[in-house]
Amino acid sequence: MRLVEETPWRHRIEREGAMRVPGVVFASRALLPDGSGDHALRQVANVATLPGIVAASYAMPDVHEGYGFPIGGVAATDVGAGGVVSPGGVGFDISCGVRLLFSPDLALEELRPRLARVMDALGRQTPRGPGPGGVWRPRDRAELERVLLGGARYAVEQGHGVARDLERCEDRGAVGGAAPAQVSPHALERGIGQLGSLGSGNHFLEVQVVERVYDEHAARILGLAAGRICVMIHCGSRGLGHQTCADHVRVMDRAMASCGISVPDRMLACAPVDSPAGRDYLGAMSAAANYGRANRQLLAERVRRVFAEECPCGFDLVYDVSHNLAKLEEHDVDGDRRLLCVHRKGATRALPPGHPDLPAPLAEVGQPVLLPGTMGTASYVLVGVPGSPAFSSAAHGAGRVQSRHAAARSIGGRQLRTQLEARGIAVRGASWRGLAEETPTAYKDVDAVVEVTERAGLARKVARLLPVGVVKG
DNA sequence: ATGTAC
Repeated sequence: MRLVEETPWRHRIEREGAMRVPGVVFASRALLPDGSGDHALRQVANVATLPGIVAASYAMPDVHEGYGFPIGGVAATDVGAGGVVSPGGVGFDISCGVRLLFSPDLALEELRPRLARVMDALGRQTPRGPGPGGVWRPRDRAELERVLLGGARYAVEQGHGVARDLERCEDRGAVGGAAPAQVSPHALERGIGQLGSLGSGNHFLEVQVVERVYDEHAARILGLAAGRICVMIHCGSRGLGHQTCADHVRVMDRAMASCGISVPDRMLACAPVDSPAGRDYLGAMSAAANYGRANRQLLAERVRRVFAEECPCGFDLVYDVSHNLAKLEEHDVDGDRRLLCVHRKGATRALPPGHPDLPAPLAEVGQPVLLPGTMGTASYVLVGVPGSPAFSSAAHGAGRVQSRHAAARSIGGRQLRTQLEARGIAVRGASWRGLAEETPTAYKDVDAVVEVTERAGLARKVARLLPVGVVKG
């Protein structure tokens, strides 16, 4: 594999073998995965072999190894030219994403004296960890299917939120084309008892303070101001999304040969978008995505209730965005308008200012990009920029550099909590082991990731947020 | 990511 440094923020993997397009990695040398133990760059090259892929197989600055596709990968296929959709290009946690709430009323100094009580209440009232439990259980199978069709919109219709929330949700709260019938009974069983829960792994709910604003005008439009409190929620579609991915990977793995498709890695199982298996997956994926959207809406409502009880103040939704999804979008390809299936796995959509899919208030500044760091480091709010490469996409987080196993070997959960609390960050975990696996040292430097994101022209900074308290999944 | 396993 030949890697060429095009600029200090962009590397190219030369086309070779079965690759249909080159690989393009938006990373500085320091942020490139180190080939030993991390096969992310090999995965970028593997993705470049997919039928119908256009332009390049892209990787964001936070790229690291994933299942088949790298996490931090973006790949678009031409639907009209036999382009494929691959569940591995979305990931197991379908529509995993980030939601940011902002309180215009609450400054850090007002929260500080009540922080321990607020964190205790958030800890008690946020279902998390593996297994069942959620803030709201659908009455029956039929109501779960309404969640799969309506996403955050259905949650709001049921009284869990306000209409304005939906203006600040990607897709206004629900992805179109959801086909609950393509979600297996097994996936539905797993999902019915987990709606409104964080899950585990890198999922969290964090109380943050706006430490710095880079663009006052954009911050004002997004509804952010320095010194005030935010709550960031990172979670996905739990067992329902996971089961949906597994079900459709299996179907596609079996169907590939009969479609005449061969891929260098079984985990890249795929089918043409315009085929029964492709359509079935996209319908199931959209349904699971709406479960994820409803999940974040319900958790946000729980946050509002906890604050109303413990530290009265209101929270407005800044934005809710997925970073694990495939979308059918129109883009210019070699001067032609084409319908593409854009896979973003651990990558955030980052629409530029003026894009027709943005609600009016946001059209002026571009789509918010929510980029969480780690428990002990900053998170960022960015916005999309004109002329962005990679089909208007940006990084989604800091990006792992250490395996969960290695992270847990490096520090104990109790010790990590003590360290964070000494720095004024309240911690409410789910398990000591899970906490240790998420130690900030297991991740890339989020400030460097954001710097490269901006230099590479993927998005630009609006605000930097610092952690005050974290509820870990 | 995940009732960390078909």
